Amino acid sequence: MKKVTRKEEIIKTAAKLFKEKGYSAVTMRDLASAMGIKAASLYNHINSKQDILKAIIIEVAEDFTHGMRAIIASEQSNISKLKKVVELHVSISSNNTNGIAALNNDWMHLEDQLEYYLKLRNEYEANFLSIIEQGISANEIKNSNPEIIMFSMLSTLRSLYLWIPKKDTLNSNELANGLSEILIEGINI
Amino acid sequence: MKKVTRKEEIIKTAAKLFKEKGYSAVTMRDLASAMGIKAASLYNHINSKQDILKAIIIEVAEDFTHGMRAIIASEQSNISKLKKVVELHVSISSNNTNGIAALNNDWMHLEDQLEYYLKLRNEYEANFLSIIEQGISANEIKNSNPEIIMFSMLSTLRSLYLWIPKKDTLNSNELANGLSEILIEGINI
DNA sequence: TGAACAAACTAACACTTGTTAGTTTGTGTA
DNA sequence: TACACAAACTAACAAGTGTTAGTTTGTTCA
Repeated sequence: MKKVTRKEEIIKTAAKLFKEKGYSAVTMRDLASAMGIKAASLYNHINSKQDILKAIIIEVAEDFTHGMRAIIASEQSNISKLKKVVELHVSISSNNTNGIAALNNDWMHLEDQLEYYLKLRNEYEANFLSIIEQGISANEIKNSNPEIIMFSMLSTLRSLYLWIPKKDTLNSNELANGLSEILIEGINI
Repeated sequence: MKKVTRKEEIIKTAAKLFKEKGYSAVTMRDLASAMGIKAASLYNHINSKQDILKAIIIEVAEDFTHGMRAIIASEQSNISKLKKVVELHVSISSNNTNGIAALNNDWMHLEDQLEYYLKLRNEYEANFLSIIEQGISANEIKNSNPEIIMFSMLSTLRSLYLWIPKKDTLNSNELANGLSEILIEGINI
């Protein structure tokens, strides 16, 4: 019985516009127009344009952080953990493609919260890398450069937001399984 | 004995700024300041801000198009062609990380040239996909969803511009080989 | 020496930007 | 009926935007 507030509607609309044109190219008048109101009226609900960006990005960043912490804390093989990471990205990306677009493309326009965002991102990447390194030590993963492995997987996962909206025929499970297979087992016969 | 013109210096500087903050967030006064001159002076060399973006993006897009056409026209296995595509991305990305950032993130701000850019991009992706599909038909590539395969590879390759500047210790050959191995053979033992 | 030219400058323009202040409108509740 | 409140409005602001016009400066070379 969640009531969607006007503020949440504005933030959601903003995320959509930010995905299309980027934060800097979207004006408060653009946003107001998409809401069917005047720009000044937005300020009855939000404090500033900055605050909208902050709300969008920090929420997604914290989702990733909490998901990753749970995976790190769990007891399972490192390959299984990587599959869970794929599922985490597919899940968050499916529910919030617009928010992830802002996180990927407009994080540098965070002002007050930039430092906090970078802290979360660094922690996330360090955890990701540690799973790969432990997988190599445990002979679960091929002894390639772990940073190339992480870069390759993370690039794919971070781009899901671009691709999911075009392929709504595929459900999340199929996508997560297909991706895991390709990322882990490769494509050759 | 190539003479670097003032116009080329401006475009190169602009590409660097666009990578850091995005096209819309960079003002002509920012650009002028980075060049050590006044904003109005820029217009002795360039026609408009738009023209700078166009010059940056179209050059890179045509590089990719020509490289892909050569690969498509060549006689070799489809797996070899995919390795050539990886090399193409590593090569272009190494030489022009800033230009690729603009292509990836600011293509939607192309105005006159937007249609042309999209035509090149669609052709590129269609060619990429056809290599994968032919590889599957020829039993060189595992029979997974070809679009997931392309998405996964292309996401990684398009993100190289973010990663190459951080890893200048790795040379291009090592990077291309490492990437090809991971993308094609996967990471499991 | 003087013409040609590249490349900078100052000053200004019309417009757009995010934001504030104060006011009006409609709806549900005491 | 009267009040509170959410949510819209009009009007305006100071600062910043891309760009133009006209001018100055210094170097090259016939």
